[in-house]
Amino acid sequence: MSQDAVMARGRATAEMVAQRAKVSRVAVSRAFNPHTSLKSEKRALILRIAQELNYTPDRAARALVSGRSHLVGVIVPDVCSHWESQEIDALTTSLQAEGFATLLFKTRTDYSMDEKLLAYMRGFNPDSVIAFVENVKPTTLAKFLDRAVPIYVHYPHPNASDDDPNNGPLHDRLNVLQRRGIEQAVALLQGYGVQRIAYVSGVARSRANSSRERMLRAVMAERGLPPPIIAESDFSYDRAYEATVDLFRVGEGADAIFAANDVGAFGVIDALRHELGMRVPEDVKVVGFDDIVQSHWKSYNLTTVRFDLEERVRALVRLILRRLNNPGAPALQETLNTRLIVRGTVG
Amino acid sequence: MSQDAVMARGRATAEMVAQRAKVSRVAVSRAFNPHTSLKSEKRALILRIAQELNYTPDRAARALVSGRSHLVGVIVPDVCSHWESQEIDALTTSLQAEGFATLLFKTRTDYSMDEKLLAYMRGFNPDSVIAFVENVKPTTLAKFLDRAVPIYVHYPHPNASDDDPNNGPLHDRLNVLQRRGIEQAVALLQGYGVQRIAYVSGVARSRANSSRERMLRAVMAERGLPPPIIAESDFSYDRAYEATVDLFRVGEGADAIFAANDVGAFGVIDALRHELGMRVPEDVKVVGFDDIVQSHWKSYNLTTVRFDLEERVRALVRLILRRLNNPGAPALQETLNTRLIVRGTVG
DNA sequence: TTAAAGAATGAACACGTTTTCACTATCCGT
DNA sequence: ACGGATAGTGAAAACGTGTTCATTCTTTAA
Repeated sequence: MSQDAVMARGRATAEMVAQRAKVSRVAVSRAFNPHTSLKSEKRALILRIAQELNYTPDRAARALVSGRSHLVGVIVPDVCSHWESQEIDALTTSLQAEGFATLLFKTRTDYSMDEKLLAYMRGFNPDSVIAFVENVKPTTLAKFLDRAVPIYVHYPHPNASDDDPNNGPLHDRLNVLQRRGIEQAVALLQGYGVQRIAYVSGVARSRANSSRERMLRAVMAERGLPPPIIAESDFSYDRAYEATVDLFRVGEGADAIFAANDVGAFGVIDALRHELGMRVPEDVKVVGFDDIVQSHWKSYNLTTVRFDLEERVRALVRLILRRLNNPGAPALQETLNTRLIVRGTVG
Repeated sequence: MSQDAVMARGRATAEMVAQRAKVSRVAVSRAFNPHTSLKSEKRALILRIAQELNYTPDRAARALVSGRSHLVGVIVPDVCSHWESQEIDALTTSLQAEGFATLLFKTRTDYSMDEKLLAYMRGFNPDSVIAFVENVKPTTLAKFLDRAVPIYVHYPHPNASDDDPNNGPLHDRLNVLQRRGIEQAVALLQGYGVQRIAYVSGVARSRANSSRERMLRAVMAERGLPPPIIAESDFSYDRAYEATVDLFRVGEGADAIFAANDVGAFGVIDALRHELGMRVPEDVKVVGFDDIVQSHWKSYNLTTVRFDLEERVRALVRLILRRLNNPGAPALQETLNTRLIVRGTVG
């Protein structure tokens, strides 16, 4: 006859727990927030009853008053790109461990900024945002992120000395040092007497792509090699495949091919073997970027510049947490290095 | 001197917009909710001022009173599995178009239910939940989902007639009819005179795996073939690779291999070609499940049973929306068929 | 034993919305 | 011109939590 109050709206509230435990509602709130003073027996009792009633604090209500949603927005152009999906996987794991949840959004595939999406996302009030977006002015971005502080992925210029302690960065940033991995790769290729190196690019406008091309160019020049032949692509398997076919059918060909990412390198390899009838690595050597999980698969067994994903994600999460815990701190930074993973596509 | 009120907490509120537009705060709320009565000029004015102030309704506050968070929780064991990542991609796109956001969580890789994670997720109050979790009793699941209604992915039993209009299902469900695709595949193999067929399995406990194995067994029996040789695996490339090597080194081998999913089929192919020195399809024929994007890559060029992902996701989203708009409706269902995509690994 | 310090506690407020309700202005058909 | 319906409006209540503040209880130091 007496409808249990728990059923009122489908969920137990702090009030119901308090009633059952014969304490105030505030005590229930405190029981769930570790750094508050509450008699330990009372806390235990409340937590036990909460479990009985299957109670969990409502995060929407909590966010409303505390200003912390514990949501991290992630904006990706394409979830199923191998690299992105692996990044999202690692990110979700790390964030979950810290009590945050990943809020996923999809944007245009050209890495341009989508103002409408940002406005939409803003409504969910994420504490922080990780956006795979390029060529956005800090002021434009800041307009859409009120509390959140942007983190830039920074690729130092080839000629810049890596440590410049005089003046810190203007924004929080993650420095990715690509020199080491690329130097190791070029040195390896030179050891095999390679002369003509081609670069199958990523999306032209993206900084990840242009910084790689620039660094490759610089390293090759330092080692006395002619500039790379550029074959335009967009990080995808299909475009890399076509670009490679064109490179040999229309263009001048090459002894070795750098791809802007591993998936692109797969397209390069398949075009060489299955369309052009060439052998890898005997006729043409191939090097990729990223070292995604698929790169060790036997059909490709790719030699590639590792851009350690787990380490990258850990660094990102560190940056986010430090900034969240100390909003006023001066600009933070983390640094990530690269190195060559030698497998079977050079040799 | 007069600090703009907008800066108070970093975000504009409905109150500020109302003040500036010289209307009540309620009018602002109405301006953002289409199905409310508000003079159209007033609505236009409010929306214009809202844009000026960069105002968006706070979804946490909205969720608190309306009981709709517009969040859909997605629980996955592994984001970077190809199939899952493609499903998440399509899901995010569909949900975004309907005004929902994807809340991503990672669980254990054995497809078992993680009560702690469910309790954690519950705090975010998702309107619906899509969980890649198996072997959970409805009552157990319901305990953790107050408003949300679970959707079951249902694989009809081989001997069940597909349409049984007498009694509807007990829960909302998505019926996946695997018979057609599997029959087409087995027929194709029989046409090439194949005798011994092996099945490289997925995670043993998962329904996706056991239903495929059961259906394959039934179809083969109907067609007068001996039961398949079972090689145990777990949907992963590496385990499928090992299982295939064992099948030929330790076991009796096979003329054709069914893999429980495409990624597994890649492992099978690579083991055959690069470890066992056999030719595909000349020596051994291979068939996969899913038809993920990578299956058309030239190194694999896989013949596979398509389990249309985009269609599947559209059906899922339809189910979610229908249930959300009509909580009291009797159990809903959608149906999805499969078909064989013929490429180069059978022939 | 006493004063001071600290821990434990609950009432009231704050967060930013939507919803309900009562009220007024406007429209329609006779 | 009149009654009744309908669109438009704002005050107040509700949603479920964290935080502030004043009060009471307990411990510590002399």
